[in-house]
Amino acid sequence: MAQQVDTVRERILAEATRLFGSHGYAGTSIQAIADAAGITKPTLVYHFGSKDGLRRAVIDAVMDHWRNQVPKLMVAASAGGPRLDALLAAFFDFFRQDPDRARLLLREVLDRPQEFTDRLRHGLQPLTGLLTHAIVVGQQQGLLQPNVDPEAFTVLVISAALGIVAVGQHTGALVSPEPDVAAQQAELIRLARTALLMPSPSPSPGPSSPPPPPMPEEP
Amino acid sequence: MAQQVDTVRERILAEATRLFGSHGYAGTSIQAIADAAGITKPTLVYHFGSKDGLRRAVIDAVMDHWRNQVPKLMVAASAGGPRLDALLAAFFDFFRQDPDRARLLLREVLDRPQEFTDRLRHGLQPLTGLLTHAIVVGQQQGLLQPNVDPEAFTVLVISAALGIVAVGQHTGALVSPEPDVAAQQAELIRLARTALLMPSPSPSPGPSSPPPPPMPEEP
DNA sequence: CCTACCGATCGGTAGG
DNA sequence: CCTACCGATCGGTAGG
Repeated sequence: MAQQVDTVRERILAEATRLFGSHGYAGTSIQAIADAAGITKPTLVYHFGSKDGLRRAVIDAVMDHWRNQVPKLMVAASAGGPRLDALLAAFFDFFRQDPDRARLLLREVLDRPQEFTDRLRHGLQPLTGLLTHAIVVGQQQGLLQPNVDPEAFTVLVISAALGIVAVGQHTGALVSPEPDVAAQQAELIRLARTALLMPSPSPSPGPSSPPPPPMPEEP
Repeated sequence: MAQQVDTVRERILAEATRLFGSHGYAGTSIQAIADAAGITKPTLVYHFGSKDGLRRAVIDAVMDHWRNQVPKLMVAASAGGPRLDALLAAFFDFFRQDPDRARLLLREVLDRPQEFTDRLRHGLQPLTGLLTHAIVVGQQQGLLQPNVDPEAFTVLVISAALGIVAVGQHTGALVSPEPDVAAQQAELIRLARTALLMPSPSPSPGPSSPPPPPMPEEP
């Protein structure tokens, strides 16, 4: 196996992810990235060809990271029957590990919507398609509410989750001097549950942890 | 009354809003704004002191616009009993008139979170405080679900609405080749309704338009 | 509200 | 992977 870290290339990518995420592409000079990575500017250009080449490499790395991790994550969260709560919570915990990646993606949508559409659609369609299909199946089985719009629901929940991770701490300041990102996360999960699952027919919920109905398995 | 439009200052503000919204602050030169407004660069600087002065003036204008319009909007949407649906739909229609303002605000949160926290909190607290308070009252009256987190719910729905307006067309591309922003809007309203209001006790919904329960009036 | 101009920084190259 | 350097553009000023 290749060694884990700290090649020059990887250091550049790490610093670029952090700086592009917090200050944006146009707001970050390659000089600043080179300084942060402890190299000179021409060295950076040597490795990535141009500033735009570095940007594309950063996005590729983020996409690869997600494409590698998300399936593992879904399997882990689905152990013992896939639960909507566990799946969403696992997603959150995963993204919250580095909000820089979330901010980076949000910025790309704002800065280059056309490229985002063309590029990330192919990369994420398999994932989102799986989710929307699972909703359709669940509806056919009578487990999920029939008036859910599968595609709109999927993009809404993913976007909201990404937004919470990227800027939830700051948007939370709109309602509280001490914003609670975890509360936003919990509330989104509650919203998603309540608006997706059929109303539980049990008139009296259990005292400790009411068992959430399972998500349908994909065929 | 002052005349409606087309002073040089207003043209600069309009073009800056559009360009900052689509390319970001760092990604927009004052030269580009001056060109779009049909003036020279020193003229722009004469009017706003500096690029940062222009940025602050643009944000002030957006905030003023919202502060002026939102109360009218709430009154209009509340005519004949405030309904959650009507209120949310009115908000959407309002913001969708110019997504540039939504993108601008989203970018400010990303670029200058500290300033956003310090500055916009005071400007929007009255509005959000009103909403959270209305939720608390509704819960006490038994009209709203007791497990709603009023603050988290408010910031979540506002953020999601803003996100849909700003980039919904592009994030929608993740699930569909022809993104439907209206469907995302409708789904968010459904999510908010379903997760906020008490489950309707009527076992058979009316055929045409089931009357939505009213939002509680503020005291 | 404009012409003319400035120092600083930008992304990138030559050459080793 | 670095030193030395380039033309272009940046935000901003002088002066009228």
